[in-house]
Amino acid sequence: MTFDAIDKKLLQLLQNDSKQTNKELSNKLNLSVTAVFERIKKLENNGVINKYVALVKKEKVEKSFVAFCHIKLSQHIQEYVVQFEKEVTNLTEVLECHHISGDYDYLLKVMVKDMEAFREFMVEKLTNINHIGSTHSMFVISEVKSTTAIPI
Amino acid sequence: MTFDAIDKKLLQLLQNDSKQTNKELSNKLNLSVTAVFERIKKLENNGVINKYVALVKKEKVEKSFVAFCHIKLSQHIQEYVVQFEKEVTNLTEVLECHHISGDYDYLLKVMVKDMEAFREFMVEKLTNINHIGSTHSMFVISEVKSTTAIPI
DNA sequence: ATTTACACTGAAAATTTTTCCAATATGACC
DNA sequence: GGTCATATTGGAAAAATTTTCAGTGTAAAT
Repeated sequence: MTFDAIDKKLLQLLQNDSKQTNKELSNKLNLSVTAVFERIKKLENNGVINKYVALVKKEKVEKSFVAFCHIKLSQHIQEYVVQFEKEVTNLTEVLECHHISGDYDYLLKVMVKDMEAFREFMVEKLTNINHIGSTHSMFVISEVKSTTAIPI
Repeated sequence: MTFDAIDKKLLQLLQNDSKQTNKELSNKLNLSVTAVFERIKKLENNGVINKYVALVKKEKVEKSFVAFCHIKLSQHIQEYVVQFEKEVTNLTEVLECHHISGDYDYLLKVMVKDMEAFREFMVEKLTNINHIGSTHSMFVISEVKSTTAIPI
């Protein structure tokens, strides 16, 4: 699909606050409520807007400890790759898993309660997955910026 | 605040789909609509739920290229740190910036159109920030998993 | 036993979303 | 430039949802 300037503005607004009413949005966009409604439906139907979610503050739910884990597979056999990706996806502590270029194969974002919980995660879950060659972990000291809003 | 099992379930549901009506939620939780409403309000007022957002599919808005950039500062003077963090926060291409342990000081998640746009971002924006010592970039080959839902 | 605090329910009120229709704009084609 | 087909818009009505409210039940504290 194709976007005009209003669609872009609308996406920016919804990426920052999806609980705004169509009336509020119509004011900000100088449109009628129906026009806003139709534009949003179009963005949803075309898959531009993927889903609507509530973002939870990790400190409030005892998941303040964030780590990034580099992972190298022992061998790059397709069967191993598929199995690793499947198993890592099933771990709820792993919020993100990216297959990346460079010295390691994967970069994971892991969220747990504290260092102790992380140790447990590594020992009992992550390194239990087959075919992992080596890992290297980096711990988040402070979160400088974190947004889900894609620049549009 | 303190959570019971219903609050946890509610947070899980809202982290995956915040557009569900309270009636739908009330069915899944075996509660009245009002009870759901009040629990959600409590979670919002206590800052557990931070915000509600629309998640946009990056492929649909021509931002398919994702990179992680390691950054080392030239010196760790507080003034440099503060200035770097402020300037990097202002870059819309940078969705995340984490101060991390390890060989580098920061890990950035960057989202742009393609490799060409990334080159431009590096040359014209990122390395224009003062006090950067060195950088090391990793490119995302494929996204194995990506969620905003914190395990609760 | 009484009070207090808190979460719950169901119904009513307020607001928002969604539908519907007519009017207007837009773009392709002649 | 004019005409057709298509898409977008605005306003009003209908449908659905959110929000408020009053009353009930439960558990802890006095």
